[in-house]
Amino acid sequence: MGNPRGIQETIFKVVDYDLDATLSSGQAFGWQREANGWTGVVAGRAVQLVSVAGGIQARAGGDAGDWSWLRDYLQTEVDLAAILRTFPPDDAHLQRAVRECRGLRLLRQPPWECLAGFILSATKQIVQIQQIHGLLCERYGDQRPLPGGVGSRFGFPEPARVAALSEAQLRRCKMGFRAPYLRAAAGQVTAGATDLEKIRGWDLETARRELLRFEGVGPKIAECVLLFAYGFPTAFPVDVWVRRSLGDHYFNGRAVPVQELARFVAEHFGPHAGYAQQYLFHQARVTGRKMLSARRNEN
DNA sequence: AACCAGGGAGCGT
DNA sequence: ACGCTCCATGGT
Repeated sequence: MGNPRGIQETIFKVVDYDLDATLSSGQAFGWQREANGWTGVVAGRAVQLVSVAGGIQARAGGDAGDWSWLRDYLQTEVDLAAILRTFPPDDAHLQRAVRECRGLRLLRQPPWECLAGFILSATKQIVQIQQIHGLLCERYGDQRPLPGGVGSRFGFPEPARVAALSEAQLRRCKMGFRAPYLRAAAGQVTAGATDLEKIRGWDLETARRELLRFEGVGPKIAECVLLFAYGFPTAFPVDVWVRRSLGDHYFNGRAVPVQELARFVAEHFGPHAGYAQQYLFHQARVTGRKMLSARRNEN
């Protein structure tokens, strides 16, 4: 039921949802911070999101239907308090991260865009991943009108579109050595060699093995897709920040082998370890940056 | 100006 | 099963 101007608007009622933290926390790379809120493309529709009292105001260009596509993406129905209650209560470090990152959430992203985004993420800073993601969208994605006729945004190109690009075209999007990986993944999906939708119903181990078949996808990137796209609650990506955070606070600063780390994570963080991971990651990144700038100010 | 970034493949031991 | 090196590119 579109109104005459074709603008659709709704408010998702939700408490403890920090939109800024969530959309900038390195789980999704396609969101742009605006003067008032955020814009991006979800499920083929350009969207504006604004934090308002009691929830999130959303506007979409085109027909928004029943908004389930965006509700699912934002995971506004998730009972965050119930998840936080499953965290180990005596873990001072994690509890501090929860306090300092109040309202940080996990999104539920479309598998292809998530997989592609994290193939591009290898040894890249988040701002750079966003830049590469943006170039891909601008050059090869579909243009979608923003609500109210105030411009447009570009969605992430479908697998078939990416598969049809040359390695040189991809490299021009500044992804460097990741270009052949992304191209091969797009081809693998387009050819039907891997069905990203089917994985949704699989158990964690089987899903993980399937994702590891992609070239350029190792343990870390697989965990990201398992957590951010498929919502496996115990998926636990360990990147440099999380590794530092875990080593510093649970192993006395010792360098810990991956296997040992995995065992600790599985027994310590509980049924929503993935959420715990996101709090540790975000907290480490924020305080880590603070420490760097403090060090700079000494000179 | 060196060092690092939400890593992984390919090699050697 | 580990330990290295290389892989582009840009930020700090």
